[in-house]
Amino acid sequence: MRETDFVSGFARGLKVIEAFGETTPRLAIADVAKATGLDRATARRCLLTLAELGYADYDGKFFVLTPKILRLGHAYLSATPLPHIVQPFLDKLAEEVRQSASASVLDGTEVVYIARASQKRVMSINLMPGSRLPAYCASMGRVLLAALPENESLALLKQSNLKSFTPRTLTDPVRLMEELAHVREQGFAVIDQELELGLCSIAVPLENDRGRVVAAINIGAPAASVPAAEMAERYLEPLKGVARLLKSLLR
Amino acid sequence: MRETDFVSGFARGLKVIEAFGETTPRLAIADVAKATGLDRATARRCLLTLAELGYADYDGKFFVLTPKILRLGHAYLSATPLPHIVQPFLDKLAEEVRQSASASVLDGTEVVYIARASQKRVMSINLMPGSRLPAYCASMGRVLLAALPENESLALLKQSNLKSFTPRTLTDPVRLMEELAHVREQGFAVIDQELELGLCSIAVPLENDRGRVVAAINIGAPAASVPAAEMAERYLEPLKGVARLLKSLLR
DNA sequence: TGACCTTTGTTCATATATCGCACATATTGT
DNA sequence: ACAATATGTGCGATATATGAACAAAGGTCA
Repeated sequence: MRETDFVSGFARGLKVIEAFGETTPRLAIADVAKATGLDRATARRCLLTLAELGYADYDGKFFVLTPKILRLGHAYLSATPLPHIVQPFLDKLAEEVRQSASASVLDGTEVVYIARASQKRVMSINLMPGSRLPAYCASMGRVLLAALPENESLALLKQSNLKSFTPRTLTDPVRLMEELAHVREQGFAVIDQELELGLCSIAVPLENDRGRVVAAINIGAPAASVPAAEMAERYLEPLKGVARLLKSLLR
Repeated sequence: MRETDFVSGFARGLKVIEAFGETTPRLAIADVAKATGLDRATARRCLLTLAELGYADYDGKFFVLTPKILRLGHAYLSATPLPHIVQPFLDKLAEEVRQSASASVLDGTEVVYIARASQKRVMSINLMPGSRLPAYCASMGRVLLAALPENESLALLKQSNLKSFTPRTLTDPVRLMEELAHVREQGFAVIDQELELGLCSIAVPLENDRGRVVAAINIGAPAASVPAAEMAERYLEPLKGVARLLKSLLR
């Protein structure tokens, strides 16, 4: 790609949108400039553009994103076949095992939920399509990382901010790589309260018709009702069953 | 705002993202140019920029959005307090009445789901945060339109593509305005299979602490198990109860 | 209170990058 | 093989980014 095939004004604008986050819903111009590394004048122009187009509100001091911004992400969720294909299978699965079932793909060091059938909320975190979790300590993340060539998964682990969410969280890259090898071997991953105390989950990869791993599905359950040791014997077959059914439907 | 406070490259790029939709997941350069009205060269530069940044994949012919694009919408969902505040109330409500409960806001002529607690799927459409429905024939849409000044709601109806989803769909603007007056009067809206045969729903507005309507919540139920006439007597009080509790929490 | 300092927002001139056109090339379908 | 359609590229005209200078708001302390 040539230098001139890149619209930096567009790239800067996208950076500005991403500056808004969980902890920073209301941003002044200077905040955005700091968060994005853009010049204050440039940040201001991007923000005013967002406001002009109705993607943000501006009260003269702070900018706030409007729901119109959801059109952008929705373009993916509605346009991509995967979420639509997977959803009914998750619904059936969730009802069958009476636990939440989800599907996700990898985006950098994070898993991104693309579909979900929630039975009953067991996590303090509220997950929905578009939600993100660090891959290294999520069951679907382990499965997706395990599907990558070793050098790539190692690179992603190194990029990750490996912190302990609970006393059980694995954070040593070496131990994590061993665990990924184990996951690859056995074809599924179990997480025992590494992300949140009281929550266990089990995930399997979803392969497309050519055998490439394109996503992962999981079942989450309260540790109190389903000890980690029982996750596999209860849920592995239902998960594998869905993966088998989906294999021919995905490309 | 001055002319120079607008970054048209950014605006063009956003248009390109929105060109991807339900029926058009894979777009070639010329498709995007046609859909957006942009010059081919410009569309190409925007698309290559998206690909370069990892928001899209390019196989040399077609562009497809990647899950990274969800970061943009997620910036809103995670940054805006409303979805987080409302979610637990929806969960409780859905469990209590054993039906799906949702919350939405208005974006132009559409309602946008910002939170949802699904009990069991009764609709053929799969709704999730970010999903959109035409306001004129959705219960939350009626409530949100009714909360606007008459000239604004009329303007939105005129902008809407008023089509019949089912034989029961109201499409006459005059009848719709009468219905909105009725909804405003009684403080809730009931939809009886106007969007999809077999689906009824009832919605109430969510006011903030200053009395401004900031969103709507609804309960959807299969017409077979809950006739439209019974929607109000069964679900109006639970919905009103949630609205009352939330009033002091919203601003 | 008021003088001073700091932070934030806005404006401007100019160097730089992007747009859109026209043309060249490649791909597709018949 | 040809027409039709789609994609790639060079260039002048136009739009945008930059960084410094200015203005305004907010905070601090005597």
